[in-house]
Amino acid sequence: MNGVKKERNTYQKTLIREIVLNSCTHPSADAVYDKVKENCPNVSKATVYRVLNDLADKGEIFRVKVLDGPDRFDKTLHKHYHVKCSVCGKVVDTGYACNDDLEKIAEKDCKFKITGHEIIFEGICPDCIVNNN
Amino acid sequence: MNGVKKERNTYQKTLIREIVLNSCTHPSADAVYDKVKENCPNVSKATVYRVLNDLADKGEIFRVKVLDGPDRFDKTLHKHYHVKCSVCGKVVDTGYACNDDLEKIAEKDCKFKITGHEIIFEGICPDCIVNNN
DNA sequence: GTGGCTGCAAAATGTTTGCACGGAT
DNA sequence: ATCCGTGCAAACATTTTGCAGCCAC
Repeated sequence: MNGVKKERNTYQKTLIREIVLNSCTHPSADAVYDKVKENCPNVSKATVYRVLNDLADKGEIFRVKVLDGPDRFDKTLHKHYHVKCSVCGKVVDTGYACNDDLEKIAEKDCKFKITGHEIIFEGICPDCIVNNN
Repeated sequence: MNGVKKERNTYQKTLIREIVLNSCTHPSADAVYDKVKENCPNVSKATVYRVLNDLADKGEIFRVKVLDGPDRFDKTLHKHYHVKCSVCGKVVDTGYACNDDLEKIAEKDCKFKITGHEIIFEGICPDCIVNNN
């Protein structure tokens, strides 16, 4: 009647939330899907995408966009930047806290009203350096 | 015999190169495709992608990856950053010259060997501000 | 004439959507 | 009994690839 949908707590939704919140990595939707299947073999990938999108929209989890490959999902709440390993594709946090001054610098000579920014670093992770890949 | 392929100059290749090099915008492969069709109605999108990739690999043009939507292609040679309009999707250069110090900062607390970075700004372009979109 | 380049279609990749049914409330 | 969320398949968007024929050299 009032147009507000009442959300339901399903097993799938609970599983997906827990998997992301207990993850130290930044899993892709596909990686989450594989984990959900361990406890709920009939899940559909569509459900994983739908739930991840809902959680990200509500701000419970954070969507990390990388330039190549699928989006990742992250439990970390504060804004920070990521490095992607160009060998194995792993995505990891950097020690660089978000710097909003960059937006002021970028606005010079550019008539946009800048509302946000993202930095994606590329590199080689410790494992891949050791393995000489 | 020597394994080096001799490149051929086709009409399609010439058109595609000229379109990107004469473009002030940062056209997507699809936008280039539409322009090529004006002079060569039978082109295949596959050809456009193949030629754009070849040109980017050879360094004649530059591939601009944005977080949402298709890659753009750019004639500018020196490294710089881009803003994407969140309303109309337009991609434009910022007045921010490339800052490689960011990579040193990011390496703190992160054991990656950092080899590159990209910044993508998001904002609203002058046209969309005026149109109050 | 050779073989690199093309056009076409199909595949690959990542994600969204339409729909009927089943389950949480 | 509602009606939201699910599973399935199909659609979608972007890009790549296999292949037979064509055309620049």
